[in-house]
Amino acid sequence: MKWTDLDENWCPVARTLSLVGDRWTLLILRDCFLGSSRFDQFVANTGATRHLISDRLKRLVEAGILEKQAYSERPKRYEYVLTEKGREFSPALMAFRDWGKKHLPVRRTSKA
Amino acid sequence: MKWTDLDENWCPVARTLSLVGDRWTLLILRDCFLGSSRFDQFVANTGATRHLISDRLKRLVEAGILEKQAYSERPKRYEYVLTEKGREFSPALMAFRDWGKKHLPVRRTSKA
DNA sequence: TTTTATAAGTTCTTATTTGGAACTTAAAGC
DNA sequence: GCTTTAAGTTCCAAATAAGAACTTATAAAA
Repeated sequence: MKWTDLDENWCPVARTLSLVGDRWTLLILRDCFLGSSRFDQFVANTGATRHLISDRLKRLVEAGILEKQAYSERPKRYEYVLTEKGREFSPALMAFRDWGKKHLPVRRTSKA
Repeated sequence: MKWTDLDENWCPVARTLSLVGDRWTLLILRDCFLGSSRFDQFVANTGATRHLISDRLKRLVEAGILEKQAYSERPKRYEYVLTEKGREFSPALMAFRDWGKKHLPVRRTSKA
């Protein structure tokens, strides 16, 4: 079964996962909530390849979760900002954060 | 960067994603919350391949999110049930459900 | 006036993961 | 015996991801 076939699934959890349920998308959204908005920030902060970031940003914009906004005319440069639809995803990320804090403590001293 | 390297990331969201942030794992957990516990149920309800279900169940058990319990001695048969750690994941799934209900309504008449 | 730097991607090749179907094992029921 | 059920495993082809280098447009420095 192809993953994208879940987008019309009866279950709203499945539909949500068809959009953001891959490995990097939620990490990009986390980054947005922490204040990132530019391509290279996403690359640096998530650790994903440029290719992946490029692809995932496209999907997120297409889905109306992020919006591409020009922040420089010459050269043309864009940044990605959360839409209302995207901002409403915060409860999910907070739930992930809380669960991780409680159940997956870091063992060794974490470095930045 | 390998995905599993996120397990010691400073960010609790990233650590959580290193465990459940792939395409099928959250769908298996959703199924558990809806009452599934057996291999073939997961296969039927998620649409993932047997191979994937097998792999993801192993990871979830290893992580202490699910527990393997024998429900038949001869032949030996096991089912998978949520641990307390697993049950505490429900706020995240509910957040996904709510977001999906609001922002990803199904277009056509859904079947089953 | 070449050289360097910055930002946002794209392209290329190789490696890893996934999909789909068939096969296995163990026992029960007909 | 033959079929069915449950829980996996195995195999190969196809899709996806990793990593590094390259591109485009412009500004700033040497």
